[in-house]
Amino acid sequence: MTDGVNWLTAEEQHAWRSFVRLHERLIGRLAHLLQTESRLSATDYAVLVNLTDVPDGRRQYQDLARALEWEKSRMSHHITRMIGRGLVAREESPQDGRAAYAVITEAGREAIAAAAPLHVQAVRSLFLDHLAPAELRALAEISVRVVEKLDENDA
Amino acid sequence: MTDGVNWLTAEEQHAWRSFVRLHERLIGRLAHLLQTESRLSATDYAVLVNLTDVPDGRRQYQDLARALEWEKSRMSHHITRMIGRGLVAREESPQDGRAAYAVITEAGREAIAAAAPLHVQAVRSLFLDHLAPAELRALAEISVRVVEKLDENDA
DNA sequence: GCCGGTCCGGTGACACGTCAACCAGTTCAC
DNA sequence: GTGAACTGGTTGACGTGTCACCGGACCGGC
Repeated sequence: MTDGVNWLTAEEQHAWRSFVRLHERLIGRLAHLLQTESRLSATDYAVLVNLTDVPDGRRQYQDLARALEWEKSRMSHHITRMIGRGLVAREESPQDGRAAYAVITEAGREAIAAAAPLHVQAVRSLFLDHLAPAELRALAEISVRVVEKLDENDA
Repeated sequence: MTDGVNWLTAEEQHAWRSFVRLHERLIGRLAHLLQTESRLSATDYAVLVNLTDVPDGRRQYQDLARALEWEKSRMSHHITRMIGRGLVAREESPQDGRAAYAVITEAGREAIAAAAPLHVQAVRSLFLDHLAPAELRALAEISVRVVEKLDENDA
């Protein structure tokens, strides 16, 4: 465990750990806020956003899964739970016997309408407000670049 | 849903989403690598690192929990699972009848010795290698600053 | 038509984290 | 000392994500 490995320097380790910690804290806080204030999990929120983005509030499971980069199984489980909470409904396709659609319900629309301002406000006050515009741009650039590398890497 | 809320600009939204996506992907990849190559979850790894940091490989639950910023309940559950996998053992304290200690086992030492080089290499090739030194410093600085703000915020 | 491959989604088992409640040991005021 | 408050850890229920596997629907060549 001591030879031939290019261990992280103190600086690298510090940067890496801080970065990971930031994300954990931030996401944790946001999720907790959303949950307690709006009875929505972060994932519920993400699904509902994707449904309200489209005029009739209806999207195929697989389409949603691609947009959120989720596995189909995860989507199936999660939509099932959201149906239980009354946030969405399930519809089948007359064209393709395999396809399933998720449609946002009235309750779903109300939930996201209530949650969205809180969420945006939290993203601002917990994160964006503490970054200078140049930092934000740099961060976006870095994020995009690294994600691209990750994509190349598994292709 | 359209009035009085300071919605995110396209730039802000892009930065925020890219940032979140980066983390999800990165952490997901690392966890998956660790799991398939070393039979360790990312959390197992974190616990074992904290145990090998100390000379006799023994630390009190609560001590570990503070170091990792975990809830005590999470620590209890997770150590229980790690005991099942033979990575650590549980010991009680003669001094304090409430205290419990986790001690790394030989199998635990072997597991982390095998995993650590892979993990470090992955952090490099998936993340650090794509950042210029100045970017890394900037990222660390931002991370530390925002985490501090989060801390202030819940105090 | 039919048959193999692919696609869409569902299912069950499991690992994980959180929450709330709980219990036993310790501490401290009095 | 005794009782109340606190501390360290455990437990069970629940929501969640992953994995491996299944089953039905579609599509291509023949």
